[in-house]
Amino acid sequence: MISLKLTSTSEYALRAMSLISFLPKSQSLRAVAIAEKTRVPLHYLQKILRKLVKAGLVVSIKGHGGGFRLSRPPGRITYGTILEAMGYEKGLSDCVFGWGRCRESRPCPMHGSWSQLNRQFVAWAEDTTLAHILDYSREKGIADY
Amino acid sequence: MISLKLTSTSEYALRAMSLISFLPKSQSLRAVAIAEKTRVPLHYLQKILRKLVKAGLVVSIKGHGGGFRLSRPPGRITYGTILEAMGYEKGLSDCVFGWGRCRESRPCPMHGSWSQLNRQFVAWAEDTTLAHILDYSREKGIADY
DNA sequence: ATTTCAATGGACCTTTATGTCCATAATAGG
DNA sequence: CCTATTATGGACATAAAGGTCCATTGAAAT
Repeated sequence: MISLKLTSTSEYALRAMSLISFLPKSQSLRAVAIAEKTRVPLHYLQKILRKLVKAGLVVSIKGHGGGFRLSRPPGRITYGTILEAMGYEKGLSDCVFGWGRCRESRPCPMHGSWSQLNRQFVAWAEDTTLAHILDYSREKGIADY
Repeated sequence: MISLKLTSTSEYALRAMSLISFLPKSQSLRAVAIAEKTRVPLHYLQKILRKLVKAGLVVSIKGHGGGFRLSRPPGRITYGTILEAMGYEKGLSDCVFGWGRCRESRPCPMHGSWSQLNRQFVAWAEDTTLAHILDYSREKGIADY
């Protein structure tokens, strides 16, 4: 059975951000704890967290009692922002055929089917936020990831 | 702007199959010609074509006047089949969190949003065939890729 | 039959993604 | 002011994806 697959890095980032979004206001979580809960390799997770910090999605606190927390309310962090922080936009062609100009006016043979799927992906990435996870979890009785 | 991205290999395969599907019945096209038209690196394309042959999606004819043609009508070749021939199902988890058991009954925090997107992808892969490309192209006045 | 053409298979290389490690820097708490 | 603690940065290692090359095989045309 075929299924959509993101890069490991992106998946890891989504997992980590999900977990962090469950934290009570102004509480932080250490990288080690995040790695354990999300089952992401610790040392690699550290790299990912650094990217998230650089992208301004999470804030890091050093020293005793430190860790990571969201930089802004979960409702203002979209999946797309997280993917972008992982460098997801690399292949910026929105045309499978690699045509520089692939528009409604001069479409490639796959334009119709592809752009339809792509629109759904973009909508998912831009409209869904971490708040969605919290709402969904509350609804389903999932307390803390 | 974020956009959905397949692996290069998969994109190349889709391009090649599209082009081949434009061929008149029982006519074939050489790898070199396919490479030129699709702008896929020749030697890499050859590898991809071999996979497509092995998967039974195209038929190869050796020697003078040889090349590649579809093994069955375009309406019976889905995008999903092509992706699978490229080994796309590798990461067979349909759960971003990597949960072995991620079902409606015991969902991960992202299950709601993710499975919705995934369903759209699966529908695209399984319901769209190469015939769609031909119909679309005829409609748009694209004659031959 | 011979020649020429085109796919095949596999070896090999390069780049990117993934993953590991550790020495350093910063900070909170005692 | 120490000290334990935690993030940071970069070096390094391994795996996977992407890409190249060519000697071999099979078939078609003359």
